[in-house]
Amino acid sequence: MLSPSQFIEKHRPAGGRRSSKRDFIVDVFLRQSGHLGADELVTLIRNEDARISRATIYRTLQWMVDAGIARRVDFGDGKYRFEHSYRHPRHFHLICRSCQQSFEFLSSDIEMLLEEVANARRFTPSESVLQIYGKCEQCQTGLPDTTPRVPLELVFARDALRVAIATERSGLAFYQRAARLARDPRGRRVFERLAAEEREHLSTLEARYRELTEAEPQLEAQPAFLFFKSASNGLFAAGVEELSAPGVADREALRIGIRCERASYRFFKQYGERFEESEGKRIFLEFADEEREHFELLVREFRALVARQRSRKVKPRRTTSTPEKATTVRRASRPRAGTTRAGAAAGGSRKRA
Amino acid sequence: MLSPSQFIEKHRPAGGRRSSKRDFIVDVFLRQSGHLGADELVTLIRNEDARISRATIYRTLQWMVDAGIARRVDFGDGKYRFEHSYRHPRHFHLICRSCQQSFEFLSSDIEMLLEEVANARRFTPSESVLQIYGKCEQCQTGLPDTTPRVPLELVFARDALRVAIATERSGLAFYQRAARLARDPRGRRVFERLAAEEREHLSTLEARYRELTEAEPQLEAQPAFLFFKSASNGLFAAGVEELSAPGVADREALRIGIRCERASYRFFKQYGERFEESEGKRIFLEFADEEREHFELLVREFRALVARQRSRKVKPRRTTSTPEKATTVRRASRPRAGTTRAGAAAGGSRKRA
DNA sequence: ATAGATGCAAACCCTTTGCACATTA
DNA sequence: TAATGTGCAAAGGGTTTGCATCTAT
Repeated sequence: MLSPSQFIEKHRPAGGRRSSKRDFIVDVFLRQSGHLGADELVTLIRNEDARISRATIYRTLQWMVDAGIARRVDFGDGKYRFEHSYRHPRHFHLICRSCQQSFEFLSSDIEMLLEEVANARRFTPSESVLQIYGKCEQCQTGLPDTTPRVPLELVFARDALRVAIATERSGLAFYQRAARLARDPRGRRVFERLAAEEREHLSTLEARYRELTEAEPQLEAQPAFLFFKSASNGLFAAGVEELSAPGVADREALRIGIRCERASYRFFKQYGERFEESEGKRIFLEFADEEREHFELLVREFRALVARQRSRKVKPRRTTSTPEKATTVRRASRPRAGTTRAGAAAGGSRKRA
Repeated sequence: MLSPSQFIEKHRPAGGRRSSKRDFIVDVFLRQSGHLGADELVTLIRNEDARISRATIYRTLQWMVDAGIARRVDFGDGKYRFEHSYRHPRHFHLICRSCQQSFEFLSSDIEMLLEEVANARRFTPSESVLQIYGKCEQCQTGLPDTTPRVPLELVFARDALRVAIATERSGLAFYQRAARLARDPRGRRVFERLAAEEREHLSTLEARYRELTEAEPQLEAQPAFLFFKSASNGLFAAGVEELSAPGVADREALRIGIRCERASYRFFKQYGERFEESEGKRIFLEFADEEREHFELLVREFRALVARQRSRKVKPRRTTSTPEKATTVRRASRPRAGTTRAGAAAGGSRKRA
């Protein structure tokens, strides 16, 4: 993972020349955690015993924004704040109007809805600003903030792991059920193999999660940064439900699996690519890779199954399929099959809160 | 509905004195449709052949904001814009970075998610700012804007009607199915009565919609203002699905209906109260009233049913229920009755969730 | 040697304000 | 007449810029 100086080098635009003053400003700036106004940065620089003119600070801030090292945010109080992007993905803000403190969050669900709105207007979005103004807990209750400050970078990694784990869990449930429902022995083996993989990967992720939280005991108490609600419910949850519909043969199960893996892959890939270099980004991209592999495996299996079924039709042998109806299983685990089927027909839209 | 001058009078704070200049500024301002910077308002005033100082314009803008006549919005370009609230509910913005035009929308789904985020942080929100920056369709394609401008107020009313109609439709579907499933004759009559009411109200709403769109032919082509996705899917849609579960007796159906009506009532009431005086507000509040009445009716029926069932247990008469099994109906529409019947027998009469 | 970085102070932009004068109740 | 509203010009704040002076390549 990139160190702060590697981060700067990666972003340094070609053609300019180095300058010790600029380097110093950037260094001081990167050491800060929250949002800084230009003036506050000037003060910090002065405290660190350097005499750099205000104009240079402003110019360097602009330079950092252009380079992608910093982002300029507008809290609506007539002056700009700056936050660095080192290990910080782009996010939204909660802003306390009484103490001016700000809190960061990111919601994939909201971003999805924003995309829909933009699409409906045929608007090509480039950036979204979302700020919730109000009163923070401390200013509301008058009590001091007892929660210890943990670098956002760790909370981000924690939440990335949580999302991955939730997805992994729902994936495991999916393949377990699919294996149980499978009629074709080869199909069953595929599902079992994937279930085993998910199980193993899940324990890896959980170990990583434990490691992270044990290294920083305060971490679990931190409020969430990622509000990835739909993903946290498990991207395979809908698929698991669909499996329970009547008449879901191996072929259909594969199809559902393919759809879920693709959706999952895309989701983790999209965010992983968008995030700044960080542990969170790595978790997302690694997970996306896993999902892509599963996706590809399923596609291969699907093709093989189709080929097998076709050849069987041409020169029919003994029927290997339907020795026991899926219905049996269904009745045992899930009595109301009617709804599910109606829901499945409607597509993925039936998410019940 | 309030006229512009009534609107001003309603908001005029007590204790101040009238002034012809201020009145004139407010009048000019209210005649505008979009967002104005202070300077643009000065220009407008000058064009209307009045010489009013810039300071007065600024002071009047502040006065309007304090009075609730105007809202100040910050598009992040270093100057404030103002929009009046006459028949315009608070909303979010899409802002084109190349032509500076802005488009308005409101999403209840996003607002719901925002509330969840704030809750998770124990943050007390007072206002949310949401802006999507990017390129509008015209600036993207280079084509001129052919869509005729229709006052937002009408689009707002149209969308309010659409949301109400969608809810009404899903409500109708709910009561129709509930009536079909009902075993108790009195329960069935209640559901039938409510279905009839919904049908009637639905046609009223549809007539109102037709009236609106016929008066302004361009209205239907306008992009949406309200993105009330979950409501537009029908607030009873989940209820309809739940009805199909096995073992849903009259009592449970009533319970589901009560839950849906209450949710619907709250939803329309909440937004209706929040909206500025307008046709859209009226539609929401009237609809909320309807839902409240249904809610109360269902609660009464539920209580009566419980009482009836209790007294029947004490002194058992001939069974008035199950002259024909609900299963019959269900089997007709849905082939797999085996599960359903078993479920109905088991859960129907005794289990209460 | 020369493009690029810095310092200083002035300019900028939008907005607010102090004070004398005008209006309204 | 006494409290409010208005005009003018000046001040305010955060930010940008022109220009002379450095400094890194």
